Formats: sequence, structure tokens, C-alpha cells
Amino acid sequence: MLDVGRLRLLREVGLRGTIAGAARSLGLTSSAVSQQLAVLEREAGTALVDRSPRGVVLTGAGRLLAARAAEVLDVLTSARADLDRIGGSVAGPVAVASVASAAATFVSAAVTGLRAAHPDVSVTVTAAEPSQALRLLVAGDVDLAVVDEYDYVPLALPEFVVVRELCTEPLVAVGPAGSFGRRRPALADLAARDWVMPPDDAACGLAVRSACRAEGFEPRVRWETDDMLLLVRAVEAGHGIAILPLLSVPDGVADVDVRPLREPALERRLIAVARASAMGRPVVGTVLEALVEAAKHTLTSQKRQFARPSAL
Amino acid sequence: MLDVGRLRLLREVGLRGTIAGAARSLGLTSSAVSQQLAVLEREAGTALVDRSPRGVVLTGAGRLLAARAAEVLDVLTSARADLDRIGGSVAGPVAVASVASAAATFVSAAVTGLRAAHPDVSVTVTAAEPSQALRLLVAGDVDLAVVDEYDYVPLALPEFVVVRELCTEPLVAVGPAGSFGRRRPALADLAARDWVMPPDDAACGLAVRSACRAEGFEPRVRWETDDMLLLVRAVEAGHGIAILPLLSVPDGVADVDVRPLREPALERRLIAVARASAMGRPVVGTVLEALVEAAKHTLTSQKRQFARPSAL
DNA sequence: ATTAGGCATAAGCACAACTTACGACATAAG
DNA sequence: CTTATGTCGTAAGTTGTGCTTATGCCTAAT
Repeated sequence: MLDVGRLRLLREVGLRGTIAGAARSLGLTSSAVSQQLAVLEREAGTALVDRSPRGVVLTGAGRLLAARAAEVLDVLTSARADLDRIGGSVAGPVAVASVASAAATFVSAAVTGLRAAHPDVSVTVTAAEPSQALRLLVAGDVDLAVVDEYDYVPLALPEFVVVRELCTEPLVAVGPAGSFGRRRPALADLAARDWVMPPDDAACGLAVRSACRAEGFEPRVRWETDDMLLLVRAVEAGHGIAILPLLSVPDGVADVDVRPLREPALERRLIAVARASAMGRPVVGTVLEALVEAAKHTLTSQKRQFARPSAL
Repeated sequence: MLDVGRLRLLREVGLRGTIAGAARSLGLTSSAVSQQLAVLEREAGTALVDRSPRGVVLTGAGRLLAARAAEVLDVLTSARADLDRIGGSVAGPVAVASVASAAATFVSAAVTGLRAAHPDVSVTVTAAEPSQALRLLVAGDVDLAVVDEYDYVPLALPEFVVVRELCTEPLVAVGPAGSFGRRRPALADLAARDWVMPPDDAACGLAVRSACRAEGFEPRVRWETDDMLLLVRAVEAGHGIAILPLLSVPDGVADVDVRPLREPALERRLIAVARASAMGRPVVGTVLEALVEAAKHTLTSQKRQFARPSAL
């Protein structure tokens, strides 16, 4: 049976992008992490990370396994939460910083849900990009940060934080109405198109560009913006196609076609981050659990949307 | 963080009903199991098992935690399967013994799915009660057994087997049309009713009787049968109400109302069992995975049924 | 009574996982 | 080019956890 400690380690390495960083955040030496990672690779029978002197990046198998690891760890912390819930009441203020697309969807849902279940908990939400959200987190201005993470773009988390996976959503191709065939497009099929894209300093833009290069082409970017509404309008106007996380596509503001990619299956992971010290407050744990639950439901309802393509 | 080894141990104890039995099946001494269980209880802060000289039975918290443990272990073996799937083809005959309700639903679905995905795998299914299925398993007549397990009724698995959780379904109250109110009934509300029930030597009957006694009443049994079709017809005819696992309620053969219980949340767990030695054959693992997948889908489609109460 | 099964505790041992120490390599700054 | 600081990996020594063995107590069946 695969060892969970090693799996956690793998996930942390994937999140931090370096072995040394993972070691710091786990309170170990980099030597220990290196050794355990080697053991895990031997057990798995495959390379799980690509080593480079500047850090490491997860291979395909590594990402797969890291995703499973996140599942396992989430269940474990849920179990711990179950046990804690038997005893002890929760109340107090909790500040959350969240990326906009999550704030507009499941974070909002979680807060309304909490208002009913725990009336004494008062949550305040501020929208912030991941880097700013993490700054607010370490500064102590917020208790929880909801940030996103893309393939090819390690997250570089600060130290002394705990991480909780919220949901994984597909990146979808967005194009003018009728611009894709019946079938879900492969990324390689889109090489010749014009592109509308978030700027390169946004993780999303970087991830998509990296994925395109991995497919062997450089996207011809005609329009660049990080305003999702403007971006979708630009697509509608025919300036190009875009690839975005599903939750970031504004609903019903433009007549565009949305299709998940057939291949490669690009994803965005939404994760919640808390200062390890803040986990002493049971309220924070409760809010975190509420976020996890709400994210799970949002994800399934999104899936249902795709079952009825006409709804998009 | 909760230790997975200890969680597996807890689950095994719950399944076997005795510490010594769990120890044998894990290849440990009963002393080790006892010690680790004590550690887990200290970590959890609650009693997880009720000790008696004749064995142990899980407490509420213990069942909760054991369920989480099953989740974790399932994810882990899925991860292992992911890794193995990268290399190695599967073919050959596999014999499965299954309880009827599962055979009629997701086992059938799994087999049709497998026919498409792995044409060289030939599965044969025989319907059998849990005890007989396990006998066939240890005798080597079948490679996999799909059996069910109820609260209050430990399963007493044989040794040298591996266990995989398939799905957990609610026990539902079945009554003549219109016999329940709008709201989901609590078990205590049904104390004064007449009952139709499987016999006491079926795990289902024993579990329901135990649950009733835990609620402080003895069910007035007017009709006793283990034929599900006859049972439902008896309910329709007004001889009493019944409590059955959802999958065991035949679909569309009688005009009855089906309601999940509000409280307590009784459940049936369906699990797959294989001889540990048979896991050397990759085919067996593949069929097992297919069962897990099919069970998962069956469960979600059942949930959807309950979203539209009229459909029942 | 005696046997056989269950569970818990005490004491000792073994291995796994950690730390420390070191070497190789890459980048950035002097 | 040299130095400093970052990365990762390997080797060797240490420690703590989780096992076994040994023992005792309890209950149910013979």
C-alpha cells in the first residue's frame, strides 16, 4: 500500500516547486524529502518529478499521483473535522481573500450556507489575485486564502501554512458561436487560430502559453487582458479564441461557445490556504470545511451543465 | 494528521467484529491491534469500539471514522491501480459471486462496461447470499465476492482476503402509497406500525430489528420473507411497512412509497472481497476496479432519483 | 473445574525515517 | 575568475515508533 506520508510529501513538492521548499513547509530537511521521494518513485515504478537544478516539476504520473494524494489528505482532514465537531462550538470573525472567479461562485455559496448553520460566524470576503491573497495571508490580514494553481506553474506557497484542495475544474476553449465543430477540440487543432489571452504575468496566461508550447506551437495573441468580461466580449467579437478555467467564464454575458478540451486535459486547481497558526481557532476550520463542501457542490453542478450543452 | 495504518486497522476491526480476527487478517498479533486501536482512540478523543469479551463493535464515532478510512483506502488502491495501468494488459476468465440486489444493478453494468473496454476478459456472475458467496470465495470457485454489511451486524470475513468498499446506500422505509407524510419519517415514528421483514437470519432483518431495539421498541412483525418481490407486494397489500436497502427495492412492480429515514441514518455497505492470492492476477484487479466505478455511478444515479421524489 | 477464546499491559527489539555531513552543480554578484 | 547562495543527491549515524513475545484477566462453553 502506498504510504500517505510520502504522498503528502509529493503533493507538497508539486505545490512548492522545489524540494527544499517542501521540506521547509513540512518541517524537515531537504535530504529527507529527497530520500522519501526517491523511495516513492521506486515504489511507483515511474519518474514522478523532472529534476532541474532550479527546482523540480511534476511529471504526468506525478501529477496524477499528487491529485490522488490530495484526495486522501482531504478525506483525512474531513475525518479529523468530524471528530472535532463532536464537542466545541464555533463563533467569531473570519476574513477570506479569494480569486474573483471562486468568490463569485462557491465562496459566496459557502458564506450563505454558513450564515444558516453557524449564525455566530461572520465571514468577510475580499477579492484578490493569488499573490496578493497570499501576502494578505502571511501578513495576518486574512485567515484564509482561496487561490488557484495551474499545470506548468508551481504555486510557490509561503511557509507555515496548511493547504486544502477545493476543486479541480477543466480549462475550456471559448470561441465565437459556431467556431468549434460538434466534437471537443484538441489543443493542437487550435494552433492556427488567433488568440485572446490573459497577460503573461497571470498564471492562467502562462499556463496556456506553456501548454501550447508543449504542443509545439506559439499562440498568435491578438488581444490581451485580464478582465474576464472584456475578454469574453473580445472573443464574441471575433478577435480570437481563448482558453479559460470554466468558473472564470462569465455566464450569459456574451454569445460564445464553450468546449472542454479533448486533449490535453488542462486543469485549474482551486485550493484554500490558511496560516498553520490560525488552525488553532475552530471557526477557521469550520469555514474551511464549508468552502470544501461548497466547492464540491459547485463542481458537480458545473458537470451537470455540460450534460446539457444547450445550457451553455 | 490521522495515521492511515491505524485507520485501516479500525476498519478491519469493524469488518471482522473481533480484534483477534482483524489481527489475523492483517498478519499481526492481537496485541499490536489492541495497542494501535488504543492510540487511535486517544488521538480521536472518543471511544471508537465497545469492548465485550466476545468481541468488539464499533461505536457511532467508530463507524464514522471507519467509513472515512474506507474512503481513504479506496483512493489509495485506485492510485495504485493508476500506476499499474501504465503497463500490462489484462485478459482471462473471472468468476464473481454477488448478492442479488447488486448483481441486478451495478455488477451487471460493470460487466457490460468491461465487455467494451477489455474484450478479452470474460466474467461469469452467480447470485449468492453473503455467507455462501464467501464460502465460494475461500473454496476458490469464484475470484470475487460482492457482499453486503449492515450496522450492528459485523461481517466476519474469512482470512487472507482483501476488501474494497463499493458503495454505501441508505436503508429506506417502504410503505403503502400515501402511508408516510410529506416529511421523511424517523424510525421512532414507525414504532406503532405493523412490519414486513426479512427473516432474522438474514443480515438485513437482524440489522433492522437491532436498530428498532436501539430506538426502544420491538417491531410487531406481521409478515416475514426474504423474497423481495413478495415482500414489496405484501407491503402494497397493507400488511405492514418495511425497511430495506434502496437497491433491494424492486423497481416498478408495486405501488409503494419509498422514503429514506430521517433518523437514524441506517445504511448498507456493499463491499467486494477477493482472495489475497487472486490479486496477483491483474485481470482480477481490473474487474474489481470496474465494479468500484460502476457502483459509484449507480449510487449517484440513485441519488438523482431522490432529487425527483415523483420518480419513485 | 478446565479449556479456549477474547482483550489489555509490560518489556524488549528492529527497522524505518529522520538528521547531520558532505559533494556536485547552477546561477548571480563581486 | 572567484565567491556566495541556491538547488539536489548520497553516505553514515541516531532515534523513535510499532512490532513481538510474555503474561494476566475475564467470560463462555465443555
